[in-house]
Amino acid sequence: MASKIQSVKGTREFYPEQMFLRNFIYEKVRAASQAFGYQEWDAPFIETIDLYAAKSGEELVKKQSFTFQDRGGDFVTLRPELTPSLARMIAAKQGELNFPVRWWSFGPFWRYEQPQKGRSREFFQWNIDMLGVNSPEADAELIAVAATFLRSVGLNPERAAIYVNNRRLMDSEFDALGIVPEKRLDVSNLVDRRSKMEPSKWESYALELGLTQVQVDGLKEVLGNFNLWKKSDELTRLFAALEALGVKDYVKFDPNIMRGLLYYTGTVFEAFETSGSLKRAILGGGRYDNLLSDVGGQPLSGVGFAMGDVVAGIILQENGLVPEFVPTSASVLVTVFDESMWLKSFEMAAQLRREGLDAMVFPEPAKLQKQFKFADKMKLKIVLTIGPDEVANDQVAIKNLVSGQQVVVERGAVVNTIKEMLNA
RNA sequence: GUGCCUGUAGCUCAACGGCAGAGCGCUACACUGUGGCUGUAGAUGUUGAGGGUUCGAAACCCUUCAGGCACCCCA
Repeated sequence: MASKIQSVKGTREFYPEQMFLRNFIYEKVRAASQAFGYQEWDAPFIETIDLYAAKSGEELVKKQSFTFQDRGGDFVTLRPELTPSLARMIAAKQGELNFPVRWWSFGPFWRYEQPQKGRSREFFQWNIDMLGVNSPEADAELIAVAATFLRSVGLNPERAAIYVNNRRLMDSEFDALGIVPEKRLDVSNLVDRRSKMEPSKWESYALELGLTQVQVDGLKEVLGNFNLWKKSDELTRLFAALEALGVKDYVKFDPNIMRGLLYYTGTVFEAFETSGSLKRAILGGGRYDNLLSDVGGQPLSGVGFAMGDVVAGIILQENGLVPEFVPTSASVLVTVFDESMWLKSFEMAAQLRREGLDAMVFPEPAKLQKQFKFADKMKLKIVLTIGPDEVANDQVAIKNLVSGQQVVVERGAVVNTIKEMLNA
């Protein structure tokens, strides 16, 4: 129902079940990052708008950022991306960092966009970068990190693929077609749109942009040539490294992968789910040069990628790859028989916790039926009952909700009995 | 920022301009010391919000909010 005060459009509310999914993604992200030795880091969530004005696209800064004046009159921006902050932080300690720097981060970002499937105004993003090495082998490592993540969540190569291209290769192909550098942005845009448009419409659009028919035909030939990578030394080395890293089954060359022109200068890549119910990339990245030129650092090359939690989460759910939701860490519920037994139950629960068992006590002496029902819905495995009969004999009734069996044991044997049931 | 579609019970959805309903879930009881399964009974509600047309609006019109699809963009 509509509440009086709604959440801000495009923001996310994480009920425990959604939080479980977010944490699942976070854990897999961390595992993949750490498997390659990357260090976790983070940057401020709010930055001055100037940080983005320098390097980010105009669209991003002017139209799609959450920017407002703080109480002192300065313009601040909720971070729409992490790379500018990375550049500043690297530049600030460029002389003392131990290169190559391998850093990863997972945190919130905001972009003022039209919310729709796979896209919200508030999202979490995994960023991972290697800085200070410029080689196809370093590019291969980042692609291997991405592949490791995909594999770890169960998206095997039949379900997901990483498509790779190279900016320098495409530039030389564009040169060969006589496409002048000033037209590159348009042509890059054109390539991005090809999969979304009817072939005939795409072609007339290309002609509208000022390409000649010969150039359009040449472009189509380039974009249809999946052996083009053999002309690129960088890609040849990249694929050799990917094979050695054991992830080549995930990777395909695709000359249609361009990505926005903002940072990328060499290898670029994007991962998609192959069934394609969502046409959005799961993750994307590539090699960039001159990362630090606008924040006062020495030239530095890097490679990295980013993955949003929204698309990744949808794809995991649609593929049935999210583990069953576990509502609580507790495996034991201690019921409260009646008011006179209340503190006995508290003492029992405290003892369980001292012995390393997560335990809940029902917060009031309700009917046992209600307490058991609560335990069942919360997927608790064990329910303890301490009633007058048990107290009289210094015993505790232990019911295993999975098997339905109940046993009554001496108080001193409770912890071991529970542990046996949980390990069975 | 643009275009199209949608909004009804907690959830999924019905209802020709004429009494707002079903399934699931929920509550109670069968079962006053025990969940699931079953049976019986019961309660669902500002039809997203605001205004208009009409004897009469969930339905038609306008505004607005939210969601979806596409454009734009994807840093």
